[in-house]
Amino acid sequence: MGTTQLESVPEPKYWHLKTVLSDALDSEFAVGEILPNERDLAARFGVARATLRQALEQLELEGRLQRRRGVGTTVAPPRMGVAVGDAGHVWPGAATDSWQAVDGVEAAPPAAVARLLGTGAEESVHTVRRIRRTHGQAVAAELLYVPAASVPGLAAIDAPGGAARARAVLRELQRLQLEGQERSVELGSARADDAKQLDRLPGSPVLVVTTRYSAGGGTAAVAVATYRADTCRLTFDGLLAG
Amino acid sequence: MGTTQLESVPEPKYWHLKTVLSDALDSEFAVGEILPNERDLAARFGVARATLRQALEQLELEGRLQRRRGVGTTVAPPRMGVAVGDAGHVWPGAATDSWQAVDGVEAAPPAAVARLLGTGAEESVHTVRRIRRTHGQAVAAELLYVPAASVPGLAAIDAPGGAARARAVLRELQRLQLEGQERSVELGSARADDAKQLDRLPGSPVLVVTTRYSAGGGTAAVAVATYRADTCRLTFDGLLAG
DNA sequence: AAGTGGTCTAGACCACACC
DNA sequence: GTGTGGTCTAGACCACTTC
Repeated sequence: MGTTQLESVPEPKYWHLKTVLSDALDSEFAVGEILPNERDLAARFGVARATLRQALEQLELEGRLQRRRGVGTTVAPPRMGVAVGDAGHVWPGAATDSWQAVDGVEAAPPAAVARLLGTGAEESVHTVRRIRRTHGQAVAAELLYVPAASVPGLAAIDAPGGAARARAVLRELQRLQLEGQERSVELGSARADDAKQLDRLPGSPVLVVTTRYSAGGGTAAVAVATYRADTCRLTFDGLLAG
Repeated sequence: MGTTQLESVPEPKYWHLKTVLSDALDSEFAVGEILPNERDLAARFGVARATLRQALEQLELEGRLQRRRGVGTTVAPPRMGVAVGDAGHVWPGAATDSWQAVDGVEAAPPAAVARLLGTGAEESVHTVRRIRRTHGQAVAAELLYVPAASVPGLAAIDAPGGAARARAVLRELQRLQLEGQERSVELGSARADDAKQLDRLPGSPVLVVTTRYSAGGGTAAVAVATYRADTCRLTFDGLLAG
C-alpha cells in the first residue's frame, strides 16, 4: 500500500518508440521526405539499433514508411486502392484490365492449385505470368493456371512460349461463358521470383488473392495474385446498386 | 572467365532455414505438435537464436506455426476460411451472422472514419464493438460507427451503454434500406485493445476490412473489422450465378 | 570510397504459463 | 521454481546505391 499508481505495465520500448515516430511522421515530415539513418535515430532515442529497427519494421508493415537498402528510409504516401473486385465480372485478360502478360509456359501447377482445378497431381496446365502496374509502379504479380481443356482452340496456335503465348491463352479464355468467381485473400510472404518483379526483398509481406473462375459447370482457371502489402489497399466494388 | 558457375547469390541464413523448417513441417510434424524450443533449435542448426527467430517469424506470418509465450511453438492447422463477402447483402447484426455485440458507446470516431462517414471532425457517433467467433476461437474484432442520423429511433431507447445498447443500435440499423456496400482490405498491426480480444500480442499482423454501408443516398455506417492474419483466409462469395 | 539498410552474433533479462 | 517465447544490447560484417 502507499505506492501511488505509477508503475503500470512495462510497455515494450519498440512499441513506445513506434507511437512516438508515428506522431512525428504526422506532424513533422512530408511524404517522400528522408528520415535520419537508423544509427543516428537509435542514438537519438537512446536504444540499440535492433530495437529501433523493430519499430521501423512495424511502421513499414503499416505502410507508413518505405525502406530501401543503400538509399534510406522515406515517408510513404498513403496506400493506393487497387480494385480486385469484379469490375464487370470478366475473365482475366479483358481489354480493360491493367495487367500485362509477361510469359506463358506449360507446367505442372503447385499441389494446392491442382486441387482447386480438379486436375491430376502431375497434369501440366497453361501457366501465364502477368504483372499489374498502377501509376507506373508494379503492385502485383500473378500466376494464372488454365487447364488445356478450358482452351481447346489453343493447340492450333502453338506459340513457342513467352508473352505471345500468354496472350494467346488469355484470348482463348474470353470465348468461354463466365459463370462465377470465388475469391479469397490471405497474408503471405513474397517468393523470390515475385519479390524481384515487385521490387521488394524476398519474404516481404504480400496479400495473396486466389481466384477460381467457373465455366461450364467446373473450374476453368485459377489465378494466384500477389499484391504488395505495404503499398496496396485492395478494394471490392459496391455489390448492390451503387 | 574460367570460374565455374558456383558462387551464386549468398542466400540469407534465415531464408534457407525457413525452407528447411518448412519442409520438415510438411514431412515430420503433425498439426498441433510442439516443436523443440528456440534455444535448442538454434543450437541444432548452428545459428544464433535471433536468426532462428527470424525464420520462425516468417513461418508464423504464413500461418504455418503458432507461438505462445510461456508455452511453446506448435504446428498450426490450415487457415480457416471466413466469409466477409456479402452473404445476403445484409446489415451487420442480422440474425444469421456470427458476430457478438460486446459494447456500445457514443464517441468521436477516428479522423479517417469521420471522413468516410462525412460527419464533422468532432461529431460523436454510436460506436459498437463486436467480436466474431468461429469454431470457438475469436477471429476478428470490429468497431462499427453509426451516426445518430442513421438511427433516429434510438433516442427513445436510451440504453445506458454496454452490450444492450450495442444491440439496440444494430436493431435500429435493420430498419434502413441497404443500398450497397464498399469494402477494402489492407494489412495492419493489431492495436492493444484488439490484440487483447484476439488473444494476440499488440502489433501482430492483422487484415483490416473496412466496409462502408450506403443507405438513403449517403453513408449510413462504417465498419472497421480486424481479422487475425495468422489464422484467417478471407473469402468472398461467388458473385454471379453460383 | 562513403553511406545506407540487411544480416548475424552471443550474450542478458523480462513476462508468462505450468507445475 | 522451471521452462517457454518476447525484448534488448553492443557490437560486426555484408549488399547495395550513390557520388
